[in-house]
Amino acid sequence: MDRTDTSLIALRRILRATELYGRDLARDAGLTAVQLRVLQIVAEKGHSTPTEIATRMGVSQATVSVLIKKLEGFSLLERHKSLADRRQTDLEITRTGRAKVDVAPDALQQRYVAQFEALPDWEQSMIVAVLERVAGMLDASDMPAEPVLTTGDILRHDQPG
Amino acid sequence: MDRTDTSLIALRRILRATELYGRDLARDAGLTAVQLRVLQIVAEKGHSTPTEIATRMGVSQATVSVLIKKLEGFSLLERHKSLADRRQTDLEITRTGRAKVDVAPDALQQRYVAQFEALPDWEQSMIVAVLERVAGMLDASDMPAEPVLTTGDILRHDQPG
DNA sequence: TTCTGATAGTTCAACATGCAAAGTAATAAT
DNA sequence: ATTATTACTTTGCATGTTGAACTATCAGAA
Repeated sequence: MDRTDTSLIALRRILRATELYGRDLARDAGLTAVQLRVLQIVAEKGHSTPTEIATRMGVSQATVSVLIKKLEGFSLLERHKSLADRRQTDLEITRTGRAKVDVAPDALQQRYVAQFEALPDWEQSMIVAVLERVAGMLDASDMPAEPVLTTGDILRHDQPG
Repeated sequence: MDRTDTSLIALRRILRATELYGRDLARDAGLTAVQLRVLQIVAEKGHSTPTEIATRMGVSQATVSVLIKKLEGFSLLERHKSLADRRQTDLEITRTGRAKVDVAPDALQQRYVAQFEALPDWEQSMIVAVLERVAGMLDASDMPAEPVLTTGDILRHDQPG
């Protein structure tokens, strides 16, 4: 097997592991992966808008609208009319929503961070260089990098809400 | 920004670019991303089974069964009883199905392969080593501490002797 | 002011995805 | 022969996704 195949397989393992593990984490929180992702985006800054979420997730506004409705029904988010521009809906995460996000941290964070930080210095540097190289190869369009969630305590409460 | 954040951002760029671009490619072929993925798996060897597809994709057999039915309806796949074990269904890709896969190649393939193969030998080796390392960090549930990479691994990878 | 066009968001119909549970059929084990 | 296991399908139900149609708001032009 040549190196091209080997690297493709490794990439697919990364994609698959992240997807499957993300599903598990969401289920632990009593949410679906997509719902949790919406909540995480709002949680980053504590507030957001449907348009921002749609852009970040790569889905339509219509889709986001439905998801938000659901999360609002769970009392994890609140909708308010924006004062600056009354067309906009300002989304705010609730205390309950914040708790969910803390309980079900980002899949990559949970699996990756601890291991990465345990690596020797030179290896961390190498990984960063390669990942950025590969990311550049894949996302031709220069998109703004997503901000990183701040890592809180990683706790596991296997309790649906 | 520290290296942990940098590497997480790069990883997310990889995940996002692959997902969004995969959706676009599938739509160009008149299929959904999931349907195309099934077709690609069958196309690899020209045939497959529902169980293999379910395992590879990380979904249940029931889900695969529905997808296959759909693809069969489009005349992209054919179902045959396996002769060796009549419980098994042997899936064969049709000429039409093969054409679809050729037109809408794998998202990673299309964006990644040409660029990867243009890289110098040492950089290809480095990428392979890092991607496998990261994949191992993400997809191993038991995590039996694979030996840490050494420069020797990189240099010796894919070399004679 | 009023008109026009653009923007932000929602709703609805229709279809896709995903799974558990129940069922069929064939094989393996005893 | 009987039982258990394996491979797969079907069905019912919840969720995800979008385009199209709609409301509301804003921004600019006449």
